[in-house]
Amino acid sequence: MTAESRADHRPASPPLTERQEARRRRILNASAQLAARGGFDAVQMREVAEAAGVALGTLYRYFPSKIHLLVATMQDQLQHMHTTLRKRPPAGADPAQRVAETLMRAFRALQREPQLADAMVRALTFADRSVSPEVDTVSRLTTAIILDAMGAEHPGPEQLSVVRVIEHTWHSALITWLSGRASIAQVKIDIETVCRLIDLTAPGAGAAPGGG
Amino acid sequence: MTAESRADHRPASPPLTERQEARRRRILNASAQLAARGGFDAVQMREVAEAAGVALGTLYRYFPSKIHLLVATMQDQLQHMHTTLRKRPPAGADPAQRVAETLMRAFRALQREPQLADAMVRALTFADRSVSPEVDTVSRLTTAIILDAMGAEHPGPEQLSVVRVIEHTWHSALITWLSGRASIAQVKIDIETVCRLIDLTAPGAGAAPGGG
DNA sequence: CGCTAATCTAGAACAAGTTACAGACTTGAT
DNA sequence: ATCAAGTCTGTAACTTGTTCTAGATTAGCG
Repeated sequence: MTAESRADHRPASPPLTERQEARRRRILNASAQLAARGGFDAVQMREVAEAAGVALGTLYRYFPSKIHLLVATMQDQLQHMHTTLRKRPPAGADPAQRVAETLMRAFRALQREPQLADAMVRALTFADRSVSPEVDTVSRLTTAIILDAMGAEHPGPEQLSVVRVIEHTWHSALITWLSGRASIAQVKIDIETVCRLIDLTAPGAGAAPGGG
Repeated sequence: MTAESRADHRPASPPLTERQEARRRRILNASAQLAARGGFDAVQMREVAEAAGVALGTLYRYFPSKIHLLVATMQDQLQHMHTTLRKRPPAGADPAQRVAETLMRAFRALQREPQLADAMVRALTFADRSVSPEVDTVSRLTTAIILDAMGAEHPGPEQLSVVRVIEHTWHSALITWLSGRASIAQVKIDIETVCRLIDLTAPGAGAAPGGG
């Protein structure tokens, strides 16, 4: 049983030197900046490399594909958002309200950089098995954000299912909005609709909060 | 009910000649076949063209991009599935059960050709604005299938929201399964979970007919 | 049949993701 | 300081989606 480390984005292989960490940061920043300008298509590996001041081969050493790069960018942004959200938690009375409020807040943040959101979400849903670990990390981050908003410290299996469904709705609604097939109002309705599921699994209804 | 009278994918410009219709069919078949073999990556435009016995330029005249082609392929398959489902409607007592059963049936159909499913779903979620009309057609088809299963002929806005959320869950759950991040059991749970929303919005008066 | 416009074919060319490689630079150990 | 191993750079090549072009074929029409 290998003692898996806790917050594990990197496979823990070599502890990056300072200059390497800096390179990584430059690459992620360049990626986010290009994405914010022109979306998925504008994130061209040659341009990212140039903007970050590294050689193309180096870029590929750090991120083995464009998808990996953009998913890592999303990880980065999500972490940022999670921190921000924790500073000002949602104020709603019941969990469903708080989750809906949180997601809509996140949604408005994405609205400010729709092209960046487009690039990240497209990469996320286009990712194949080779990116599973990274996508999974993003998923766990999202789950953490939702559970935070619910105030569920020890979620039961039912609650986890509900959270998964909320995540599904969140991602898919985002996609339909990004591709211009749904309005913001509609996304809001969908989010609020799915959040009603939370009330169905209020503690006591099916999952006893004891133990664990 | 004529199958083609209602299906408005093409901008209706020129009514295709017989040979053109045949070409289109050959292309779609080639696409589905290649996709079934090796998924999204195996659908290479040159290969599709060759397998369909048309020139590359012709392929692009019929389908302006690989994404368009695969979304059209999905349309095709969905239509087929819709027909099949109508022949043997789900038998559940209440709408939620019937929808869950229908979706799981569709899911098992996709399971039989996971690579094809991968190609189609990846294309669908990767599609950008230029493919909106086609993606919308697929979305309407899915909606029709779900409404059929619900038995809702005149759905209210609430019901439509619920159906949208179910669709979101369906697509996103499919993706997580296809990329190996969720098991079939988990997908089933998610589908059943989201279908509980249906009971919350029983059509105006009361619960499902035949109550029990 | 012969004409014209549209369509189709074959193939080259271009764009961007990805890979490969030779040589310069860092890093760490001695 | 020196050496070995690993990393980074610059650049070319390869792959596959997409576009373009010139000539052959087809469809509709007199």
